[in-house]
Amino acid sequence: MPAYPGTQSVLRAVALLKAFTDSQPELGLKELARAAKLNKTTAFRMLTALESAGLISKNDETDSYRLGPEAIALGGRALRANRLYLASRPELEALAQKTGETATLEVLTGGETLILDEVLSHYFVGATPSIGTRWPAHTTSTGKVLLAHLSTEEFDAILSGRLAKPTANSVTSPAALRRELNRVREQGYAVADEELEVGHVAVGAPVRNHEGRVVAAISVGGPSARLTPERIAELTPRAIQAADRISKTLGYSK
Amino acid sequence: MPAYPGTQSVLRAVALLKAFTDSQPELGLKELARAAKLNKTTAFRMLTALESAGLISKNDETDSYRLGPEAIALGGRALRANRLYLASRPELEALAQKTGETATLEVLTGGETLILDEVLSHYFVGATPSIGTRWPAHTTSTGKVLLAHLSTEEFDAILSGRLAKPTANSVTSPAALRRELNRVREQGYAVADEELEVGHVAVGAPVRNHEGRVVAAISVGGPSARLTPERIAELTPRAIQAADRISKTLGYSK
DNA sequence: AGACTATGTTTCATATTGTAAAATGGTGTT
DNA sequence: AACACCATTTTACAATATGAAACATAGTCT
Repeated sequence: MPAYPGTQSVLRAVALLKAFTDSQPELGLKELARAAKLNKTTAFRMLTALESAGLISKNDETDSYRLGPEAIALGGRALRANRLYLASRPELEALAQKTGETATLEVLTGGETLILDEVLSHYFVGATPSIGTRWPAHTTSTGKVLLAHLSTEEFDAILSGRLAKPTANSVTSPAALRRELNRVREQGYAVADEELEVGHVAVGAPVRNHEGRVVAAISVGGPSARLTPERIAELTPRAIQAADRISKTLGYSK
Repeated sequence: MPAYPGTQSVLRAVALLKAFTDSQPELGLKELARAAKLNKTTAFRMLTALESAGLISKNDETDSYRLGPEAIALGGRALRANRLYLASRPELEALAQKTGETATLEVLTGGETLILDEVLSHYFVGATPSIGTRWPAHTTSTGKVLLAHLSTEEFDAILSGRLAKPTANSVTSPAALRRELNRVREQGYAVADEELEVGHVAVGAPVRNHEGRVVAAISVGGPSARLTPERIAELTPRAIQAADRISKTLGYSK
Protein backbone atom coordinates (compact mmCIF):
# COMPACT_ATOMS: atom_id res chain seq x y z
CA MET A 1 0.00 0.00 0.00
CA PRO A 2 1.58 3.29 -1.05
CA ALA A 3 2.07 6.08 1.48
CA TYR A 4 -0.42 8.34 -0.28
CA PRO A 5 -3.68 7.65 -2.03
CA GLY A 6 -3.39 8.14 -5.75
CA THR A 7 0.06 6.75 -6.24
CA GLN A 8 -0.29 3.00 -6.62
CA SER A 9 -0.65 3.30 -10.37
CA VAL A 10 2.37 5.54 -10.64
CA LEU A 11 4.51 3.12 -8.65
CA ARG A 12 3.32 0.23 -10.78
CA ALA A 13 4.34 2.04 -13.92
CA VAL A 14 7.74 2.81 -12.43
CA ALA A 15 8.11 -0.88 -11.57
CA LEU A 16 7.64 -1.64 -15.26
CA LEU A 17 10.33 0.84 -16.23
CA LYS A 18 12.70 -0.63 -13.68
CA ALA A 19 12.08 -4.17 -14.96
CA PHE A 20 14.40 -3.48 -17.89
CA THR A 21 18.02 -4.24 -17.06
CA ASP A 22 21.34 -4.29 -18.88
CA SER A 23 21.16 -8.06 -19.02
CA GLN A 24 17.52 -8.00 -20.19
CA PRO A 25 17.03 -4.87 -22.28
CA GLU A 26 14.13 -6.36 -24.28
CA LEU A 27 11.15 -8.08 -22.65
CA GLY A 28 7.74 -9.38 -23.66
CA LEU A 29 4.44 -8.52 -22.01
CA LYS A 30 4.30 -11.64 -19.90
CA GLU A 31 7.86 -11.20 -18.63
CA LEU A 32 7.24 -7.56 -17.74
CA ALA A 33 3.98 -8.36 -15.97
CA ARG A 34 5.76 -11.01 -13.94
CA ALA A 35 8.72 -8.81 -13.11
CA ALA A 36 6.47 -5.96 -11.97
CA LYS A 37 4.00 -8.33 -10.26
CA LEU A 38 1.06 -7.06 -12.32
CA ASN A 39 -1.85 -8.59 -14.15
CA LYS A 40 -1.09 -8.80 -17.84
CA THR A 41 -4.01 -6.55 -18.74
CA THR A 42 -2.83 -3.89 -16.32
CA ALA A 43 0.73 -4.23 -17.57
CA PHE A 44 -0.46 -4.02 -21.17
CA ARG A 45 -2.35 -0.78 -20.58
CA MET A 46 0.48 0.83 -18.69
CA LEU A 47 3.06 -0.18 -21.29
CA THR A 48 0.88 1.34 -23.99
CA ALA A 49 0.66 4.57 -22.00
CA LEU A 50 4.42 4.65 -21.44
CA GLU A 51 4.93 3.94 -25.13
CA SER A 52 2.71 6.86 -26.06
CA ALA A 53 4.93 9.03 -23.86
CA GLY A 54 8.06 7.68 -25.55
CA LEU A 55 9.52 6.14 -22.41
CA ILE A 56 9.15 2.69 -23.91
CA SER A 57 9.38 1.45 -27.50
CA LYS A 58 7.60 -1.57 -28.88
CA ASN A 59 9.12 -3.84 -31.50
CA ASP A 60 6.10 -4.61 -33.69
CA GLU A 61 7.79 -7.61 -35.27
CA THR A 62 8.44 -9.47 -32.06
CA ASP A 63 5.83 -7.84 -29.76
CA SER A 64 8.54 -7.03 -27.24
CA TYR A 65 9.44 -3.83 -25.47
CA ARG A 66 12.54 -1.76 -24.76
CA LEU A 67 13.17 1.53 -22.99
CA GLY A 68 12.54 4.34 -25.48
CA PRO A 69 14.09 7.64 -26.61
CA GLU A 70 12.25 9.75 -24.02
CA ALA A 71 13.96 7.68 -21.31
CA ILE A 72 17.30 8.68 -22.85
CA ALA A 73 16.18 12.30 -22.90
CA LEU A 74 15.03 12.09 -19.29
CA GLY A 75 18.33 10.59 -18.21
CA GLY A 76 20.25 13.32 -20.03
CA ARG A 77 18.21 16.07 -18.33
CA ALA A 78 18.63 14.32 -14.97
CA LEU A 79 22.38 14.18 -15.48
CA ARG A 80 22.69 17.82 -16.51
CA ALA A 81 20.58 18.84 -13.49
CA ASN A 82 22.68 16.84 -11.08
CA ARG A 83 24.75 19.18 -8.97
CA LEU A 84 27.19 16.47 -7.90
CA TYR A 85 27.84 15.66 -11.52
CA LEU A 86 28.29 19.31 -12.49
CA ALA A 87 30.57 20.07 -9.56
CA SER A 88 32.71 16.99 -10.15
CA ARG A 89 33.12 16.75 -13.88
CA PRO A 90 36.14 19.12 -14.27
CA GLU A 91 37.98 17.41 -11.41
CA LEU A 92 37.28 13.94 -12.81
CA GLU A 93 38.58 14.98 -16.21
CA ALA A 94 41.72 16.41 -14.70
CA LEU A 95 42.20 13.31 -12.54
CA ALA A 96 41.76 10.93 -15.48
CA GLN A 97 44.09 12.99 -17.64
CA LYS A 98 46.84 13.34 -15.05
CA THR A 99 46.74 9.71 -13.94
CA GLY A 100 45.95 8.13 -17.30
CA GLU A 101 43.32 5.95 -15.58
CA THR A 102 39.53 5.85 -15.43
CA ALA A 103 37.86 8.14 -12.87
CA THR A 104 34.26 7.82 -11.61
CA LEU A 105 31.74 9.62 -9.43
CA GLU A 106 29.30 7.42 -7.49
CA VAL A 107 26.48 7.65 -4.96
CA LEU A 108 24.92 5.05 -2.69
CA THR A 109 21.42 3.77 -3.43
CA GLY A 110 20.37 0.95 -1.18
CA GLY A 111 23.33 -1.37 -0.85
CA GLU A 112 24.76 -0.49 -4.23
CA THR A 113 26.77 2.28 -5.78
CA LEU A 114 25.31 4.11 -8.77
CA ILE A 115 27.76 5.59 -11.26
CA LEU A 116 26.86 9.23 -11.93
CA ASP A 117 29.87 10.04 -14.08
CA GLU A 118 32.82 8.31 -15.63
CA VAL A 119 35.84 9.69 -17.45
CA LEU A 120 37.66 6.95 -19.23
CA SER A 121 41.34 6.35 -19.39
CA HIS A 122 42.55 6.99 -22.92
CA TYR A 123 43.17 3.24 -23.11
CA PHE A 124 39.43 2.76 -23.24
CA VAL A 125 38.13 4.24 -26.44
CA GLY A 126 34.94 2.49 -27.43
CA ALA A 127 33.91 1.22 -23.99
CA THR A 128 30.19 1.12 -23.16
CA PRO A 129 29.20 4.02 -20.93
CA SER A 130 28.71 2.95 -17.32
CA ILE A 131 26.69 5.98 -16.26
CA GLY A 132 23.60 4.71 -14.52
CA THR A 133 24.96 1.24 -13.74
CA ARG A 134 25.02 -0.14 -10.19
CA TRP A 135 27.48 -2.29 -8.29
CA PRO A 136 27.55 -3.98 -4.87
CA ALA A 137 28.84 -1.27 -2.56
CA HIS A 138 30.95 -3.52 -0.35
CA THR A 139 33.07 -4.61 -3.34
CA THR A 140 33.99 -1.17 -4.71
CA SER A 141 36.35 1.50 -3.41
CA THR A 142 33.65 4.15 -3.69
CA GLY A 143 31.12 1.88 -2.02
CA LYS A 144 33.36 1.21 0.92
CA VAL A 145 33.90 4.94 1.38
CA LEU A 146 30.15 5.54 1.31
CA LEU A 147 29.34 2.63 3.65
CA ALA A 148 32.06 3.79 6.06
CA HIS A 149 30.22 7.08 6.59
CA LEU A 150 26.72 5.72 7.18
CA SER A 151 24.95 5.86 10.51
CA THR A 152 24.63 2.55 12.40
CA GLU A 153 20.94 2.29 11.47
CA GLU A 154 21.53 2.92 7.79
CA PHE A 155 24.38 0.44 7.76
CA ASP A 156 22.48 -2.32 9.58
CA ALA A 157 19.59 -1.99 7.14
CA ILE A 158 21.98 -2.64 4.28
CA LEU A 159 23.61 -5.58 6.00
CA SER A 160 20.28 -7.32 6.48
CA GLY A 161 20.77 -9.09 3.18
CA ARG A 162 23.46 -11.51 2.13
CA LEU A 163 26.57 -9.87 0.64
CA ALA A 164 27.47 -10.88 -2.90
CA LYS A 165 30.88 -12.44 -3.62
CA PRO A 166 31.82 -11.61 -7.21
CA THR A 167 35.49 -12.61 -6.70
CA ALA A 168 37.58 -14.61 -4.23
CA ASN A 169 38.74 -11.28 -2.76
CA SER A 170 35.22 -10.01 -1.95
CA VAL A 171 34.59 -9.47 1.75
CA THR A 172 31.28 -11.05 2.72
CA SER A 173 31.57 -11.50 6.48
CA PRO A 174 29.77 -8.62 8.26
CA ALA A 175 32.43 -8.56 10.97
CA ALA A 176 35.27 -8.38 8.46
CA LEU A 177 33.43 -5.67 6.56
CA ARG A 178 32.97 -3.60 9.72
CA ARG A 179 36.70 -3.84 10.46
CA GLU A 180 37.52 -2.86 6.90
CA LEU A 181 35.15 0.14 7.06
CA ASN A 182 36.64 1.28 10.35
CA ARG A 183 40.01 1.31 8.62
CA VAL A 184 38.52 3.26 5.68
CA ARG A 185 37.12 5.89 8.03
CA GLU A 186 40.44 6.29 9.78
CA GLN A 187 42.63 6.57 6.71
CA GLY A 188 40.14 8.68 4.74
CA TYR A 189 40.10 6.54 1.56
CA ALA A 190 39.34 2.98 0.40
CA VAL A 191 41.01 0.56 -1.96
CA ALA A 192 39.17 -2.21 -3.81
CA ASP A 193 41.72 -4.82 -4.76
CA GLU A 194 40.06 -7.17 -7.27
CA GLU A 195 36.97 -7.32 -5.05
CA LEU A 196 34.39 -6.50 -7.72
CA GLU A 197 36.23 -7.82 -10.74
CA VAL A 198 39.32 -9.96 -11.16
CA GLY A 199 42.09 -7.80 -12.58
CA HIS A 200 40.58 -4.46 -11.55
CA VAL A 201 41.85 -2.17 -8.77
CA ALA A 202 40.62 1.25 -7.66
CA VAL A 203 41.07 3.81 -4.90
CA GLY A 204 38.12 5.91 -3.71
CA ALA A 205 37.77 9.10 -1.64
CA PRO A 206 34.78 10.84 0.01
CA VAL A 207 32.94 13.88 -1.35
CA ARG A 208 31.18 16.01 1.29
CA ASN A 209 28.36 18.50 0.98
CA HIS A 210 28.20 21.92 2.60
CA GLU A 211 27.11 20.28 5.87
CA GLY A 212 30.04 17.90 5.86
CA ARG A 213 27.98 14.80 5.09
CA VAL A 214 29.51 12.27 2.71
CA VAL A 215 27.13 12.33 -0.26
CA ALA A 216 29.28 10.77 -2.97
CA ALA A 217 32.68 9.24 -3.64
CA ILE A 218 35.10 9.46 -6.50
CA SER A 219 37.51 6.78 -7.61
CA VAL A 220 40.42 6.27 -9.93
CA GLY A 221 41.15 2.78 -11.10
CA GLY A 222 42.36 0.36 -13.76
CA PRO A 223 43.87 -3.05 -14.36
CA SER A 224 45.86 -4.61 -11.54
CA ALA A 225 48.74 -5.31 -13.95
CA ARG A 226 49.27 -1.55 -14.21
CA LEU A 227 48.07 -0.48 -10.76
CA THR A 228 50.73 -2.01 -8.51
CA PRO A 229 50.66 -1.22 -4.74
CA GLU A 230 53.31 1.47 -5.42
CA ARG A 231 51.18 3.00 -8.13
CA ILE A 232 48.09 2.93 -5.88
CA ALA A 233 50.12 4.77 -3.21
CA GLU A 234 50.84 7.49 -5.80
CA LEU A 235 47.21 7.76 -6.92
CA THR A 236 45.67 7.87 -3.45
CA PRO A 237 46.61 11.47 -2.52
CA ARG A 238 45.54 12.62 -6.00
CA ALA A 239 42.10 11.09 -5.52
CA ILE A 240 41.78 12.54 -2.01
CA GLN A 241 42.80 15.99 -3.21
CA ALA A 242 40.36 15.90 -6.12
CA ALA A 243 37.56 14.81 -3.76
CA ASP A 244 38.47 17.62 -1.36
CA ARG A 245 38.29 20.21 -4.15
CA ILE A 246 34.88 18.89 -5.19
CA SER A 247 33.74 19.10 -1.56
CA LYS A 248 34.86 22.73 -1.42
CA THR A 249 32.94 23.43 -4.65
CA LEU A 250 29.87 22.01 -2.89
CA GLY A 251 30.33 24.43 -0.01
CA TYR A 252 32.19 22.27 2.48
CA SER A 253 34.78 23.91 4.69
CA LYS A 254 36.37 22.29 7.71
CA MET B 1 -8.94 11.09 -21.99
CA PRO B 2 -6.26 8.46 -22.40
CA ALA B 3 -6.66 5.66 -24.95
CA TYR B 4 -6.97 3.01 -22.24
CA PRO B 5 -8.63 3.05 -18.86
CA GLY B 6 -6.13 2.90 -16.08
CA THR B 7 -3.50 5.11 -17.60
CA GLN B 8 -4.48 8.68 -16.83
CA SER B 9 -2.49 8.67 -13.60
CA VAL B 10 0.57 7.27 -15.31
CA LEU B 11 0.46 9.95 -17.99
CA ARG B 12 0.06 12.63 -15.35
CA ALA B 13 3.14 11.38 -13.54
CA VAL B 14 5.08 11.34 -16.81
CA ALA B 15 3.96 14.93 -17.43
CA LEU B 16 5.57 15.85 -14.12
CA LEU B 17 8.83 14.18 -15.14
CA LYS B 18 8.80 15.99 -18.46
CA ALA B 19 8.20 19.35 -16.79
CA PHE B 20 11.88 19.49 -15.84
CA THR B 21 13.98 21.07 -18.58
CA ASP B 22 17.60 22.09 -19.05
CA SER B 23 16.63 25.70 -18.52
CA GLN B 24 14.53 24.83 -15.45
CA PRO B 25 16.15 21.86 -13.72
CA GLU B 26 14.73 22.73 -10.30
CA LEU B 27 11.03 23.53 -9.74
CA GLY B 28 8.70 24.02 -6.80
CA LEU B 29 5.40 22.24 -6.25
CA LYS B 30 3.29 25.06 -7.62
CA GLU B 31 5.40 25.41 -10.78
CA LEU B 32 5.30 21.68 -11.40
CA ALA B 33 1.55 21.49 -10.87
CA ARG B 34 1.04 24.33 -13.35
CA ALA B 35 3.43 22.87 -15.92
CA ALA B 36 1.75 19.46 -15.74
CA LYS B 37 -1.75 21.00 -15.50
CA LEU B 38 -2.53 19.24 -12.22
CA ASN B 39 -4.07 20.17 -8.91
CA LYS B 40 -1.31 20.83 -6.40
CA THR B 41 -2.49 18.04 -4.09
CA THR B 42 -2.39 15.58 -6.96
CA ALA B 43 1.02 16.84 -8.02
CA PHE B 44 2.27 16.65 -4.46
CA ARG B 45 1.26 13.03 -4.04
CA MET B 46 2.69 11.98 -7.36
CA LEU B 47 5.96 13.78 -6.71
CA THR B 48 6.23 12.01 -3.38
CA ALA B 49 5.69 8.68 -5.11
CA LEU B 50 8.29 9.47 -7.78
CA GLU B 51 10.67 10.60 -5.06
CA SER B 52 10.24 7.30 -3.22
CA ALA B 53 11.18 5.57 -6.47
CA GLY B 54 14.27 7.78 -6.86
CA LEU B 55 13.16 9.36 -10.12
CA ILE B 56 12.91 12.73 -8.40
CA SER B 57 14.89 14.27 -5.56
CA LYS B 58 13.58 16.86 -3.16
CA ASN B 59 15.70 19.63 -1.73
CA ASP B 60 14.44 19.82 1.85
CA GLU B 61 15.93 23.26 2.41
CA THR B 62 14.13 24.95 -0.44
CA ASP B 63 11.16 22.57 -0.92
CA SER B 64 11.98 22.25 -4.59
CA TYR B 65 12.42 19.23 -6.80
CA ARG B 66 14.92 17.94 -9.35
CA LEU B 67 15.18 14.78 -11.43
CA GLY B 68 16.85 12.12 -9.27
CA PRO B 69 19.50 9.40 -9.54
CA GLU B 70 17.10 6.71 -10.71
CA ALA B 71 16.31 8.87 -13.73
CA ILE B 72 20.01 8.89 -14.55
CA ALA B 73 20.10 5.12 -14.14
CA LEU B 74 17.02 4.72 -16.36
CA GLY B 75 18.55 6.91 -19.05
CA GLY B 76 21.79 4.90 -18.93
CA ARG B 77 19.92 1.61 -19.32
CA ALA B 78 17.83 3.11 -22.15
CA LEU B 79 20.97 4.25 -23.93
CA ARG B 80 22.73 0.89 -23.56
CA ALA B 81 19.60 -0.87 -24.84
CA ASN B 82 19.29 1.38 -27.85
CA ARG B 83 20.25 -0.53 -30.96
CA LEU B 84 20.81 2.60 -33.02
CA TYR B 85 23.23 3.86 -30.42
CA LEU B 86 25.07 0.54 -30.20
CA ALA B 87 25.32 0.15 -33.96
CA SER B 88 26.52 3.71 -34.49
CA ARG B 89 28.98 4.36 -31.70
CA PRO B 90 32.12 2.88 -33.37
CA GLU B 91 31.43 4.75 -36.61
CA LEU B 92 30.83 8.03 -34.80
CA GLU B 93 34.07 7.67 -32.89
CA ALA B 94 35.98 6.94 -36.09
CA LEU B 95 34.28 9.87 -37.85
CA ALA B 96 35.07 12.30 -35.02
CA GLN B 97 38.65 11.10 -34.82
CA LYS B 98 39.33 11.25 -38.57
CA THR B 99 37.68 14.62 -39.08
CA GLY B 100 38.62 16.24 -35.80
CA GLU B 101 35.04 17.51 -35.46
CA THR B 102 32.00 16.62 -33.36
CA ALA B 103 29.80 13.75 -34.60
CA THR B 104 26.23 13.04 -33.49
CA LEU B 105 23.46 10.49 -33.90
CA GLU B 106 19.89 11.84 -33.85
CA VAL B 107 16.30 10.68 -34.25
CA LEU B 108 13.11 12.58 -34.96
CA THR B 109 10.53 13.00 -32.21
CA GLY B 110 7.69 15.27 -33.16
CA GLY B 111 9.19 18.23 -35.00
CA GLU B 112 12.48 18.02 -33.18
CA THR B 113 15.65 15.98 -33.33
CA LEU B 114 16.75 14.12 -30.21
CA ILE B 115 20.48 13.53 -29.77
CA LEU B 116 21.10 9.84 -28.99
CA ASP B 117 24.87 10.03 -29.10
CA GLU B 118 27.61 12.57 -29.45
CA VAL B 119 31.35 12.17 -29.87
CA LEU B 120 33.09 15.43 -29.27
CA SER B 121 35.87 16.98 -31.26
CA HIS B 122 39.05 16.98 -29.21
CA TYR B 123 38.67 20.77 -29.10
CA PHE B 124 35.73 20.30 -26.76
CA VAL B 125 37.01 18.86 -23.53
CA GLY B 126 34.69 19.82 -20.71
CA ALA B 127 31.57 20.48 -22.76
CA THR B 128 28.19 19.56 -21.25
CA PRO B 129 26.87 16.30 -22.69
CA SER B 130 24.09 16.85 -25.22
CA ILE B 131 22.69 13.33 -25.15
CA GLY B 132 18.97 13.64 -24.62
CA THR B 133 18.66 17.24 -25.78
CA ARG B 134 16.28 18.26 -28.58
CA TRP B 135 16.50 20.80 -31.38
CA PRO B 136 14.11 22.15 -34.03
CA ALA B 137 14.43 19.64 -36.87
CA HIS B 138 14.18 22.15 -39.72
CA THR B 139 17.29 24.00 -38.47
CA THR B 140 19.68 21.04 -38.18
CA SER B 141 21.42 18.95 -40.82
CA THR B 142 20.18 15.73 -39.22
CA GLY B 143 16.67 17.12 -38.89
CA LYS B 144 16.50 18.09 -42.53
CA VAL B 145 17.61 14.58 -43.50
CA LEU B 146 14.91 13.06 -41.32
CA LEU B 147 12.19 15.44 -42.48
CA ALA B 148 13.14 14.79 -46.10
CA HIS B 149 12.27 11.12 -45.70
CA LEU B 150 8.90 11.49 -44.02
CA SER B 151 5.60 10.60 -45.67
CA THR B 152 3.41 13.54 -46.74
CA GLU B 153 1.05 12.95 -43.81
CA GLU B 154 3.82 12.82 -41.24
CA PHE B 155 5.40 15.94 -42.70
CA ASP B 156 2.16 17.95 -42.81
CA ALA B 157 1.45 17.11 -39.17
CA ILE B 158 4.80 18.60 -38.20
CA LEU B 159 4.28 21.70 -40.34
CA SER B 160 0.99 22.49 -38.65
CA GLY B 161 2.86 24.60 -36.12
CA ARG B 162 4.93 27.72 -36.68
CA LEU B 163 8.62 27.06 -37.42
CA ALA B 164 11.13 28.57 -35.01
CA LYS B 165 13.75 31.00 -36.33
CA PRO B 166 16.82 30.77 -34.06
CA THR B 167 19.08 32.60 -36.53
CA ALA B 168 18.71 34.83 -39.60
CA ASN B 169 19.59 31.79 -41.73
CA SER B 170 16.74 29.62 -40.41
CA VAL B 171 14.23 28.59 -43.09
CA THR B 172 10.70 29.20 -41.80
CA SER B 173 8.62 29.36 -44.96
CA PRO B 174 6.92 25.97 -45.55
CA ALA B 175 7.40 26.35 -49.30
CA ALA B 176 11.10 27.10 -48.97
CA LEU B 177 11.49 24.21 -46.56
CA ARG B 178 9.83 21.83 -49.02
CA ARG B 179 12.19 22.92 -51.79
CA GLU B 180 15.16 22.50 -49.48
CA LEU B 181 14.00 19.01 -48.44
CA ASN B 182 13.52 17.99 -52.07
CA ARG B 183 17.12 18.97 -52.64
CA VAL B 184 18.20 16.98 -49.57
CA ARG B 185 16.41 13.90 -50.85
CA GLU B 186 18.07 14.19 -54.22
CA GLN B 187 21.61 14.74 -53.05
CA GLY B 188 21.38 12.27 -50.18
CA TYR B 189 22.67 14.59 -47.42
CA ALA B 190 21.87 17.93 -45.77
CA VAL B 191 23.91 20.91 -44.65
CA ALA B 192 22.86 23.26 -41.86
CA ASP B 193 24.72 26.53 -42.40
CA GLU B 194 24.31 28.61 -39.22
CA GLU B 195 20.58 27.76 -39.18
CA LEU B 196 20.39 26.55 -35.56
CA GLU B 197 23.23 28.58 -34.10
CA VAL B 198 25.31 31.44 -35.42
CA GLY B 199 28.83 30.19 -36.07
CA HIS B 200 27.90 26.50 -36.28
CA VAL B 201 27.83 24.36 -39.44
CA ALA B 202 27.12 20.67 -39.88
CA VAL B 203 26.51 18.06 -42.56
CA GLY B 204 24.08 15.17 -41.97
CA ALA B 205 23.42 11.83 -43.68
CA PRO B 206 20.59 9.26 -43.39
CA VAL B 207 20.76 5.99 -41.45
CA ARG B 208 18.41 3.27 -42.73
CA ASN B 209 17.06 0.18 -41.02
CA HIS B 210 16.85 -3.31 -42.51
CA GLU B 211 13.70 -2.30 -44.37
CA GLY B 212 15.32 0.75 -45.90
CA ARG B 213 13.40 3.29 -43.83
CA VAL B 214 15.33 6.31 -42.59
CA VAL B 215 15.24 5.90 -38.83
CA ALA B 216 18.11 8.20 -37.76
CA ALA B 217 20.72 10.58 -39.08
CA ILE B 218 24.31 11.25 -38.22
CA SER B 219 26.11 14.53 -38.54
CA VAL B 220 29.58 15.95 -38.35
CA GLY B 221 29.94 19.62 -37.55
CA GLY B 222 31.78 22.48 -35.90
CA PRO B 223 32.42 26.22 -36.03
CA SER B 224 31.92 27.96 -39.38
CA ALA B 225 35.35 29.58 -39.08
CA ARG B 226 36.88 26.14 -39.45
CA LEU B 227 34.23 24.48 -41.63
CA THR B 228 34.57 26.44 -44.87
CA PRO B 229 32.52 25.30 -47.92
CA GLU B 230 35.64 23.46 -49.16
CA ARG B 231 35.97 21.67 -45.85
CA ILE B 232 32.26 20.77 -45.85
CA ALA B 233 32.73 19.26 -49.32
CA GLU B 234 35.49 17.07 -47.88
CA LEU B 235 33.43 15.99 -44.87
CA THR B 236 30.25 15.17 -46.77
CA PRO B 237 31.35 11.85 -48.35
CA ARG B 238 32.85 10.80 -45.01
CA ALA B 239 29.53 11.35 -43.26
CA ILE B 240 27.60 9.55 -46.00
CA GLN B 241 29.96 6.58 -45.92
CA ALA B 242 29.79 6.33 -42.14
CA ALA B 243 25.96 6.46 -42.31
CA ASP B 244 25.98 3.77 -45.01
CA ARG B 245 28.14 1.49 -42.85
CA ILE B 246 25.79 1.99 -39.90
CA SER B 247 22.83 1.16 -42.18
CA LYS B 248 24.55 -2.06 -43.23
CA THR B 249 25.13 -2.92 -39.58
CA LEU B 250 21.38 -2.50 -39.07
CA GLY B 251 20.68 -4.97 -41.86
CA TYR B 252 20.10 -2.64 -44.79
CA SER B 253 21.20 -3.78 -48.22
CA LYS B 254 20.23 -2.12 -51.45
C1' DA C 1 -5.32 -30.05 -41.92
C1' DG C 2 -6.56 -29.85 -37.35
C1' DA C 3 -5.61 -29.52 -32.53
C1' DC C 4 -3.09 -27.49 -29.10
C1' DT C 5 -0.29 -24.07 -26.68
C1' DA C 6 1.34 -19.61 -25.62
C1' DT C 7 1.21 -14.81 -25.83
C1' DG C 8 -1.01 -10.48 -26.82
C1' DT C 9 -5.33 -7.71 -27.04
C1' DT C 10 -10.19 -6.56 -26.04
C1' DT C 11 -14.51 -6.78 -23.43
C1' DC C 12 -17.14 -6.74 -19.37
C1' DA C 13 -18.31 -6.26 -14.61
C1' DT C 14 -16.91 -4.44 -10.25
C1' DA C 15 -14.65 -2.31 -6.68
C1' DT C 16 -10.75 0.37 -5.35
C1' DT C 17 -8.14 4.04 -5.84
C1' DG C 18 -7.58 8.84 -7.41
C1' DT C 19 -9.01 13.50 -7.04
C1' DA C 20 -9.48 18.25 -5.50
C1' DA C 21 -11.57 21.69 -2.31
C1' DA C 22 -10.92 23.15 2.15
C1' DA C 23 -8.24 23.46 6.11
C1' DT C 24 -3.92 23.60 8.39
C1' DG C 25 1.11 24.41 8.94
C1' DG C 26 5.36 26.87 8.10
C1' DT C 27 8.13 30.67 6.59
C1' DG C 28 9.21 35.21 5.16
C1' DT C 29 7.92 40.09 4.75
C1' DT C 30 5.96 44.38 6.21
C1' DA D 1 0.92 41.16 14.86
C1' DA D 2 -0.90 40.73 10.44
C1' DC D 3 -0.52 39.33 5.94
C1' DA D 4 0.94 36.72 1.86
C1' DC D 5 2.46 32.69 -0.22
C1' DC D 6 3.65 28.03 -0.70
C1' DA D 7 3.62 23.29 0.99
C1' DT D 8 1.18 19.58 3.38
C1' DT D 9 -2.83 17.25 5.40
C1' DT D 10 -7.72 16.29 5.93
C1' DT D 11 -12.11 15.36 4.20
C1' DA D 12 -15.74 14.03 1.15
C1' DC D 13 -16.90 12.04 -3.14
C1' DA D 14 -16.82 10.31 -7.64
C1' DA D 15 -14.02 8.69 -11.42
C1' DT D 16 -10.83 5.77 -12.80
C1' DA D 17 -8.22 1.40 -12.25
C1' DT D 18 -8.40 -3.42 -12.14
C1' DG D 19 -8.48 -8.27 -13.46
C1' DA D 20 -11.14 -12.36 -15.05
C1' DA D 21 -12.97 -13.99 -19.12
C1' DA D 22 -13.16 -14.02 -23.87
C1' DC D 23 -11.12 -13.34 -28.20
C1' DA D 24 -7.24 -12.96 -31.70
C1' DT D 25 -2.90 -14.30 -33.56
C1' DA D 26 1.00 -17.11 -34.42
C1' DG D 27 3.79 -21.08 -33.92
C1' DT D 28 4.29 -26.06 -32.99
C1' DC D 29 3.06 -30.81 -33.13
C1' DT D 30 0.72 -34.84 -34.83
